[in-house]
Amino acid sequence: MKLFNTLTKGKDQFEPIENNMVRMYSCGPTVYMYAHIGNLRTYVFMDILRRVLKYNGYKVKHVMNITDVGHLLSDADEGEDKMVKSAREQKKSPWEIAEYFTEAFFEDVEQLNIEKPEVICKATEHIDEMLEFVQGLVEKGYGYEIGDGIYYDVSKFKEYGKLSGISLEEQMAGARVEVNDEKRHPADFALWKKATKEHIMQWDSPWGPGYPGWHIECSAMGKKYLGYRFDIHTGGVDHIPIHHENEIAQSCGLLGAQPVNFWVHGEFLLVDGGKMSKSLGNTYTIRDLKEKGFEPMAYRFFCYNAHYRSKLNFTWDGLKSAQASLEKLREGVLAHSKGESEIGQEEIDLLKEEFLEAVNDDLNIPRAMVVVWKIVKDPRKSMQFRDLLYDFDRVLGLRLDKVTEKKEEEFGPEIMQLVEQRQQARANKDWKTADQLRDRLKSMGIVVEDTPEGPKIKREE
RNA sequence: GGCGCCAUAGCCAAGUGGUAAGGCAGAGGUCUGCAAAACCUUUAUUCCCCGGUUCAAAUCCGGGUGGCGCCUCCA
Repeated sequence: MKLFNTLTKGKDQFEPIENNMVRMYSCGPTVYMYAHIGNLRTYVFMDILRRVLKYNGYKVKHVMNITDVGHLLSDADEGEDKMVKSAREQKKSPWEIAEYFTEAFFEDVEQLNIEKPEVICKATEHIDEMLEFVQGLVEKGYGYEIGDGIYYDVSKFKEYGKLSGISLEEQMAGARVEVNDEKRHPADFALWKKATKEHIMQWDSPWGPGYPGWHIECSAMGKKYLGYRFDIHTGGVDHIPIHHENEIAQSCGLLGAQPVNFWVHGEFLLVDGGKMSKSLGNTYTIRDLKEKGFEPMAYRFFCYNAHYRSKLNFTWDGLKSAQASLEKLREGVLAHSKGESEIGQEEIDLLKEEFLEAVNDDLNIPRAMVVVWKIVKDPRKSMQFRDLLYDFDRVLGLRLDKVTEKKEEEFGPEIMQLVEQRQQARANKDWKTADQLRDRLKSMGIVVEDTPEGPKIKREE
């Protein structure tokens, strides 16, 4: 399969380091808020990647961190810890905040049918590994101590900026006024911060009580669970310029080599053509979607509208269209389940090949969906087609195998009586009364559709 | 100010040199008392504009215009 590698800026042929095993790391959530649909787009992308790897027969060892400490509000090593801020606002301890939102995150993940990575690791449970990493960097001369913490000396790392393609000099041009003049270089970043007494989350270290910098957790946990060099590292595009650049710097500093073969990044979700922001009130969550009557799965399907490296514009109309498509797709699966046509194996193989080619071309899901629709809309209804769709669903994760016929709902005698009366009126060709009764049922939220087998009653959606 | 991405039908979009996928919405039809559902058919002589390269360009190059993102926490 081919995968776009941010490091080489091209679609490279993917081969794991260790024959059949893919070791992959994904930057996980900072659990101080509910995940919004932009965050979740990235996790859907991450999930597609692991599913495609497995579809290709690889075994996957996938690690995702839960950031429950350490990210500050500003890149200038200033400002408040996000966890602490959220905790104060909600009058809870940072630990309670982390626990609550971690749980909420995995609820979202479950509803979107995102597979859980094999290893889920919390930053707060890996402080020792991080300290060890920082100490190693200090010993090798990449880390230095100043008043408020231990910093990474970017000028010691010649390749700094390779991933984002920005040189330190260029970054300097747009750099803002430097607040910490103890730092050797403005781009130097904190590996470990010294804590004031008031700081709630703090741990002992060789430099006194403190807490980890924002980038060290991924380096330390990646190394612990995946080794010195692993295959894939994923995240959102926003991580390219600082977070992943710093991870590379840290790992290269300590281990002397690039830690990762493939850096793969998911593009942003836009809302109404622009950036999501709290001030615009458009950082929607899965809860918001459900409140408006959409299934979480419709959002997953919505993500298939665009390639993962393209910006995707979220609108409510777009989600509505996705929900409608998803329902049609399920209808198609059901229709094939009842089919008796025989399809030649050769044709099945060709379709499968077409699908595989699309997903193996840098996870081109929009193109893969063309094959899906071709099968769904085939007038020859066949169990073989259904099974093929089930097979594709190993990648798509739409839970197509859970699709069942909507159960004939039981309705109360009052409703059944109205339906009966309407049938009577229709038999008498009293269309006016029949339509009035249908309207009355509709006002009660009941939809009646006439079929050759009699009236079909269902609740309005 | 610096860096970068994008521009394809009403909407979401695939396609990166060989003559415009797919989804949603719309239109027409079959069916129906009507409707709904389902099914069938249909919807871009053209890919923001202007030049250039080529036998051939939505695709490559140059120049515009417009939109967006990053450079500050962010998926």
